[in-house]
Amino acid sequence: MVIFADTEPNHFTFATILTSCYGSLGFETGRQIHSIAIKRNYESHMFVGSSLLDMYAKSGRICDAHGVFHCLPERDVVACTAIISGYAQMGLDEEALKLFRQLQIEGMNSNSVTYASVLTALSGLAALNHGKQVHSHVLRSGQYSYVVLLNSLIDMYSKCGNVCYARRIFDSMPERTCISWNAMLVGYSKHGMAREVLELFKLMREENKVKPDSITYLAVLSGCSHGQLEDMGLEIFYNMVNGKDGIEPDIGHYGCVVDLLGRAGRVEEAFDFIKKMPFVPTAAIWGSLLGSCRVHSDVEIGIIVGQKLLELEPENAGNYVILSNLYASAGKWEDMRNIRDLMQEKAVTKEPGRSWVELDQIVHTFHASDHTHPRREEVAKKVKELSIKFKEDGYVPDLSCVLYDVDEEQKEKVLLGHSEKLALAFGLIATPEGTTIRVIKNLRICVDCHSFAKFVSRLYARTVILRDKNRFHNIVGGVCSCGDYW
DNA sequence: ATGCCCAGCT
Repeated sequence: MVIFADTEPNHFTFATILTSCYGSLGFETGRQIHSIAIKRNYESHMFVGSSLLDMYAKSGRICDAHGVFHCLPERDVVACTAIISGYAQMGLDEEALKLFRQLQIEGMNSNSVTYASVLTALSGLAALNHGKQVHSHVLRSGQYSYVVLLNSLIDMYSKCGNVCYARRIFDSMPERTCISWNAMLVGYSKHGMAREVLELFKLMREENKVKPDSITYLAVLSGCSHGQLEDMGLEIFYNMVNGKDGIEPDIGHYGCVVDLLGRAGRVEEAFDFIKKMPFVPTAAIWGSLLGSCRVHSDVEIGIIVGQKLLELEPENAGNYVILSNLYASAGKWEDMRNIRDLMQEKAVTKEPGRSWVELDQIVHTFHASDHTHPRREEVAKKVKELSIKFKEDGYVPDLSCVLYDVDEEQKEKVLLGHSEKLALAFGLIATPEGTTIRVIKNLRICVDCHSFAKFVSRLYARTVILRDKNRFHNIVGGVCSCGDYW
């Protein structure tokens, strides 16, 4: 700001300074510069406009960004890209895609940065068909060998469930950055392909062109965790601790190890590990351990951890539910009732579950007990029909997945309304026999829906690819790639 | 002036 006192800034000065507002100077400074720009009539200059837009987008002020966007006298690639990437970076993937398509119709030119931004949004949506379309645009644009774009494509294909295609792109690259390796490793990790993770990591070190970074290690450790190779994961982690790899583990890597041990049923070891680690454990780390206590029915540690979590994040309803179930399984009914009362008092409702299916470039979204989809009645009828059919074949609804204090019959009704069952049923109705059904869910899938999906795959001979918040479930003939371990 | 990868909990 001092610079402005004695020099006459031009629009380049504004643009340059605005760029550092997100990083070091902060949003308030950015807003002040905006008002100075208005006074000097620089606001409508393309460079200043795009920088302002980006500053607002990166500060999470998407409305302000929109305001600037609409005041621009013309919309060039940079301004369009800045606002699309603003949406994508805030996780507003649907909005980013919508805007991209609209601007395309209006004749926007796209460059490699635009494609990279929209591919990020498509990864989030798991919108494979849109992704393929952008891929073909990229091929026609003449930028198909640009490493940043190829990295985005690897990420998009693997997060859209097509990890083989991601690998094909990876293999075809003339040169790779650390991000290329990381994107591929994360892809394998999310698909539970631990062996491939380790093989690729080995290749990376043998090739020795690119040094692994801290994210590489996160990907490898989480890959071991998802793929049940906990001893390999531990070995890699202790090599980091001993300084063999030149990357010092941060709290994230410690969190991965807690998860690794906990999932493998080594709950007590995980508990000790937390107590000894050189970081103050976060709620997320305790939450991960609590999840393991639930899966492996470790009531004793679970109750200790659950109590800690209630202090750390009293607003999180999930913790109350797990803790009350743990008390119930220990026969401590009064404690259980106390927890339920406390939950009524303090917890806020959790993010609503949502699942979607992409069909002919249209994203069909379902909410729990959906009342909005045009074919909701047909879909609800199908779910009911499926549950009857599956029960004859051994499906037993897992009522412990229901959080409310209601009777059993109602619990089952709630279960059948879960968004992923609706999406699965819709997939069955709306796609030809034998085709793969791809469902994406915004939260983690529950045990009951997981089992339901396995029945769909077996009794209807469908491959079901289900992506939840954390990973992929590739279900063929009633068997899931996660090994029922997630 | 705009861009790629990020564990676990929610």
